[in-house]
Amino acid sequence: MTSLQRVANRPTWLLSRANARAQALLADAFAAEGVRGYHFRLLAALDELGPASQAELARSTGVDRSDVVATLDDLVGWRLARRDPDPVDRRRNIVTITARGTTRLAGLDAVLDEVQAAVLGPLTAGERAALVRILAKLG
Amino acid sequence: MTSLQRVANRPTWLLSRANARAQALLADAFAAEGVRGYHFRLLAALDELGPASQAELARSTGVDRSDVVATLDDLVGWRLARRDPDPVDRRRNIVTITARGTTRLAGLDAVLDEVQAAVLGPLTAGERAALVRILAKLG
DNA sequence: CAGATCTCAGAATGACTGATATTC
DNA sequence: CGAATATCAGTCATTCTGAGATCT
Repeated sequence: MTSLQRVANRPTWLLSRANARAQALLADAFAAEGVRGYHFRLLAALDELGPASQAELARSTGVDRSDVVATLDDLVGWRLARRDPDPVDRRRNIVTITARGTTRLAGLDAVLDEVQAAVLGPLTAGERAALVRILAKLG
Repeated sequence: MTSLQRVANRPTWLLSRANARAQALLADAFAAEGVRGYHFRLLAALDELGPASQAELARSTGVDRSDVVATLDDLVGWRLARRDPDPVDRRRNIVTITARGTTRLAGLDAVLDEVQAAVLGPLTAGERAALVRILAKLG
């Protein structure tokens, strides 16, 4: 992106460049699978949390309530999730991952791991551990 | 954004979260100054490279040629840069940072340093150095 | 009534594409 | 002629806002 001293030497720039590369690789890998990040995040949330309302999904994934709707439209259309009215609270939909969805998630998980390995390729095991530890400290 | 195991434990996610925080702080700090990242990047490039054509600016900053035009419209309007036709190649504009532009750049530079310090606050000096070294290796 | 939920329509942003006129 | 430059118009994906209808 930039080779300017003033910009390129700063930690925040290095961070943004490394992140941009990783995200680009990830987006491409997901696109090759026909999905985007939101699809993965919602599937992962459904797998971890079990059946959940859309509002819960929005809160736990950070995906906007509005985008949860559209993303779920896709997932349901692909039979990776189901959307059923909650019998006890009729404001809610209960969203459930399907068996197909679980399988798909496992595949996407593997894709993510490959990207991860590719991104971290240049680092030693010690550097990877240090990076994770330091980044976690920033969060 | 997310507290899910499957997502939150991955290095690329930590990277993207750390980056998102840093970028948000930076965008806010720049916004408080009435500018955006593009303005800073072009000013920094003009300061480092000296007078340059818009195409050169696009290449050296990674800002799209199309966005260079609009960003320069701002900078010129604010009298932070000048745009003069190149007498020897009439396709080009020669863009030059003004004295005001240099002063402004110094101010924005300080803002960036503050954000940097805030972002890296939780880290020891050794961790900062390690982070920079490791991120540079990823680039 | 206040508050939560789902949905839709649209806006803001950053990054990019295509086309055009001009000049080398 | 092919190539580079500056400009404009418009697209695209991501994220977010506002408002509505429904329900607790």
